[in-house]
Amino acid sequence: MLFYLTGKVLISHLRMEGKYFYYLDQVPERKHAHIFFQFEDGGTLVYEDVRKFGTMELLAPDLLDAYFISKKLGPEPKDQDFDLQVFQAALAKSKKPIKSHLLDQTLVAGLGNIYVDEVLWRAQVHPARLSQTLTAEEASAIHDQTIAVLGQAVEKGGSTIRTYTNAFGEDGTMQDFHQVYDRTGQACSRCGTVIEKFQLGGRGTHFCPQCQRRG
DNA sequence: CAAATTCCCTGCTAGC
DNA sequence: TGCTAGCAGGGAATTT
Repeated sequence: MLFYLTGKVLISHLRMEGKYFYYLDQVPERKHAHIFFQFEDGGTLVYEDVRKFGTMELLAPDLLDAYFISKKLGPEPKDQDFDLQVFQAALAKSKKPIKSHLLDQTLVAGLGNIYVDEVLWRAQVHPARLSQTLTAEEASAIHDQTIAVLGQAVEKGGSTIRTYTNAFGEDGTMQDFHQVYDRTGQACSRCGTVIEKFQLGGRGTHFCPQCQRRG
């Protein structure tokens, strides 16, 4: 989230549980309120973050482009930005497990641990498959499902797993559409096989051992 | 150089 | 009942 201030830009990354609330007048006492922006008209914008994982950076506007370049942030998960050829070429050069590679934000922006598991289930690709071993068809499926899953997640207002809400305090509903995340021990909706979970790159990883073969 | 691992923070849950 | 250990997650820092 970018705030264009007078002479500076404030970059605020909410991570999983950062939230902003705006109060016209009285600001309620809240345990996890950390940052208060007071406006001249009496309103207050409050940043809350239960686990203090969010980050904020203040920099000069002319450094903004360089900032994003240094992060090596990939394209937006949209058809017009996320180029399949570029994606396939990058995968062909990498020995990383596909899940770890999708999570690092360089191929495409926006995939976190929940949605990467959902994308790989939909594309029927095992999370530990090495990037360079994927077929053109598999890469294409991952590309298409990334756009589909993130598009749907935005439409549903995100996934409320713990405390996530939007700025109006409303829960998202994307969790109702999860096929593998947090469904360990339950039947795969496609084939009935029991969903399993293991650690990959330090992340809990959910998958269907029948639909997503190691190959 | 690329890939793997560690760490940050707090709240919740499982196990004793 | 109350305690602790383990887990969750994005990404920077550190190690392999």
